[in-house]
Formats: sequence, C-alpha cells, structure tokens
Amino acid sequence: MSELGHEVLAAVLQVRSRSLQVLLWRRAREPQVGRWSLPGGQLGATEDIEASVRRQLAEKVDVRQLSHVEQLAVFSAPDRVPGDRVIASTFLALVRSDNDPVIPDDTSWFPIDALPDTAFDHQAVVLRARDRLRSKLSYTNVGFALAAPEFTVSALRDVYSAALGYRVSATNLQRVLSRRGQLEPTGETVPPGPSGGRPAALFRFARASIQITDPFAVFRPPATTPPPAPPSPPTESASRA
Amino acid sequence: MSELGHEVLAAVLQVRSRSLQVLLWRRAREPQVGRWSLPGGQLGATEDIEASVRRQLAEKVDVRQLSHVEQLAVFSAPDRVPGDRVIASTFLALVRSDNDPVIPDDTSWFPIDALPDTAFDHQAVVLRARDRLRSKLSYTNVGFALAAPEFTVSALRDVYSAALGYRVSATNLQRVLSRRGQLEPTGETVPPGPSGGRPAALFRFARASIQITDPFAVFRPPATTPPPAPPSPPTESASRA
DNA sequence: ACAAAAGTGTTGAGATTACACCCATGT
DNA sequence: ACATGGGTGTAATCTCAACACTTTTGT
Repeated sequence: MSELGHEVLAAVLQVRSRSLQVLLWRRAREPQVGRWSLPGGQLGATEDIEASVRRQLAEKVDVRQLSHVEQLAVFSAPDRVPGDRVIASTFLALVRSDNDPVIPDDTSWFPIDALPDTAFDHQAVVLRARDRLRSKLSYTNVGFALAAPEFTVSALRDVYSAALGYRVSATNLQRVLSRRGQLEPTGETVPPGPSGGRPAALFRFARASIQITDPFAVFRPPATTPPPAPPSPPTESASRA
Repeated sequence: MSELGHEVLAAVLQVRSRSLQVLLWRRAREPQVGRWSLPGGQLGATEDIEASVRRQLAEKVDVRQLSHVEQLAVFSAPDRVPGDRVIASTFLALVRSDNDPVIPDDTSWFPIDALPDTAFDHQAVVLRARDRLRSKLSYTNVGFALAAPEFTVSALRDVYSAALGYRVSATNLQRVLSRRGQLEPTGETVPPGPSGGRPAALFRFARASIQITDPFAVFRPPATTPPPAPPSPPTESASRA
C-alpha cells in the first residue's frame, strides 16, 4: 500500500495594474525545478482544509488579508505528481486590490493571461479559479473581495474589467449593482485628477461577505409577495377561506 | 501521527413518484448503527475520485446508470467521523427517472424533504446536492439527466416541479427550453389517457452532456456577432500578433 | 355536445444595453 | 471658454410570467 498525502493549493487572485493576477511560487527542488506552482502544502492533522489554506498562505507567502476563500475542486489523478500519491484540494482566494502584501523573493504575481511554465496540474487550477471568479461576479456580490473598501465607480469598473477580461461600462455597472442593493454611497467625493473632470462620488459595498444577488436565471418560483390580491379568478378555490 | 483516510460519498438523486429522492444506506455497525448514510467508501490507490464514486455505486448499491456526476465539496472537519480521520470528497450523481435500479435490502430511496436520521455530516451533503441541482436546472441543461430519453412536456414539467420543489408551468418551461435550443421534437406523439385530451408530442434533449445554456446573468461581454466591425480595440496588444 | 389535456398567441412587467446629454472641475 | 471625466435620462431590446384561447381527443 502506497502512502497517500493530502495537500491544499490556493489560486490567490488579485487585480493589480489593471490586470487579474495570480500569486505563484518558483519551485526550488526537483521535480520540476524552476517551474511555477501554487502556494499550499500538506494538510495538518488538526485543521480542516480551509484553515489549512489560510495557515499556509500566512506562513509561506505572508498573505493574511484574504477577502474571500472558497473551495474549487479536488484534483485526484493518481499520477498527478510523481512519487507518493497526493490528492489536492484546491481553493480560490481573493485579495482586495488596495492590499499589497509583502511576499517572499521566490514568489511573484503573474497576469492570468500570461502564465509562466507551471508545475504539475496547477495551470488547470488557475484557469478554474479564473472561471469561477468570472461567473460569480455575475450573480453574487464577490466584487467586494476585489475592490478597495471605498471606491469610485470608475475604479470599480477597472476592477471588473480586469477580472472579467473585457471592457465594462461604468454607467451600467453602477446601475446594476445599485439595483441589487450592493452599492452604498459614502457621501464623500474625491477631487478630480490633473486633467480636470467632475469629482467622483465614493461608494462602498453594502455587505462584505459573499451573497447570491441574482439567484434565479429562469424558472423562478412563483411570486409570493407582489400580487397581494388579484381579482379572484373563475372557479379556483383560493387560499383564503 | 494519526492515520488519514480518504472516502468518497455520493448523493444519488432521482425524481421518483413526483418527488426528488436520494438513495441512502442503513448503517449496520457502530458508530451510529441504524442511521442512514450516503453510499461511498474508501478511495482506491489507482483510481481518481470520480472513478471511485462510480465504482462504489456499481459495487455496493448496483447503480450503474448515472446520467450525470459532478463534484460537490470536500468535508474535512478533523472530527467529522469518530476514530481515525477521514476526509470526504462528495458528489452529486443523477439517475434518469425512467430507470429503477435494483438496490440492496439495506438501502432505500427517501424524499429529500423527509430525510430519516442521517449519519455524520451526510445531511449537509444531501442538502448541498439538492441546492446545486436546483441552481443548475436554471442555467444549464442538466434536465437531460433527470428526464427520460423521450418525454412529453407535461412529464418534463413534473420532473422539474419535483426537482425544484414548486409548480412549474408547462407552457413556459417548453418555451424557455426551446428558445435555448435544449428541446427537440421527436415527431411522435403519445395517445391521451382514459380521460381524453389532445395527444402529446414527444421531445428529447438536444444534448446528453452538461452544458451551460444561460452563461451570463449580467455584465455580458460586449456583443461580438451583431455589430459587424466595431472600431479596433484600444491599444492593447492582443493575443494575435 | 361536453370535458380534458396539449399547445399557441398575446400582453405586460422587468432587466439590461446603448447612447445622448447634463454636471463639476482644471487649465 | 474649453477639455475632461463623472453622472443621469431615456429609448430600444430581450426575456420571462401570466393567461386567454385554440386544438385534438375521449365519453
């Protein structure tokens, strides 16, 4: 019977310099010396996997300000790494764009569209993290985990554009998020830049934990609140006695 | 150092008797004798976790016709089961409603809204499976994995109603699925029942593997097809040289 | 004829995009 | 004044829910 290990791996994503980037760590040893891998490590005996990710990120790359962490998937191909078998539980972890954690020399941020040579199956993990983030930006409030605590709409647009990989309109972004109750004006404004322009209002996210804001694409359950008392239809025995 | 095991667990769901049901297995041994648990077992040395689920379901409960299988989440609390630590990779597995697999005496189907006493953290797995299925019915074509290969729209409505837990309108169900290209008429019809009525047309799903049919709730990427030649994108060096 | 079930037509409400236009500030 | 963002108004489009109405069959 061979040994079976369990590791956790995190794709730590952040919007930096207007691009979505991932934190990678350069392997110093065989196998695959010089390739870039995701931070993580062996699961400890007394921690669950999420605690393990947080611990490893804090210890190994000194990243402590994770605004959001969620499970991605398990990678379990028997030969996914050489030697003893290791199963990987993978995570999506987000860092707000106002943070700039001090990271070790052998780690670096890479734009997710220009990854270097990655180790093992780590590229698949990164792509999965990216896709998950992009989907969730559409139907949840994860934006809070990417943006600074307070921001102008155009700063937020830049964050969304970087994360989604295509231009987003500030006008419509503001309207959608407002309608969903995600945005709150702080009441303050920031002065315009050197080239002029109207001062921008500051906003914040209404909630700082993930929530599904757009739950049903279709097949919505029958409305219960809005129609208080539609005129009693033909023969239907209504709910009221 | 304590032992570390890895098991796989599956919430096998099927629409039976117009209700969404899950396959459970009655524990014959301590701990938690008599409680009901999810089928599954220890991960084998040479298989990945999905292969393991399929194997265990085939061997232990004789369920082989899985129309869809996907990972749910890892349950890793150190004390989730007594004794040596065991990490569980959990799955959602679906069986089409036209199947009726022969199952062992100590297993049984339970409506998901009336679960018996469940073992360990298995109830959480079942609920997660249910929620995942309900979400995916809205934005993917998973319906194919619940319905029979050919069906009338009202049969399909019953399947969707059971899975979602609320009445669905056959009229609108047909329209939505048709618009998305999920439904194909077979050209055949079935005769009406004893009480009369117009004969119903038979349909099938256009694809028998899962696909996202309603990808973007909002923040859709800029339309690429309609506007023939939008002005060349800004200054970004694109992927194309 | 009448009832029952299937399927189509049509209207109305909401959400979202696109775009024109106004606002506040620097030069 | 004019240029430069920021922000609001508004129309066109699309999707979906609701419901009336037609179609096809059994009794």
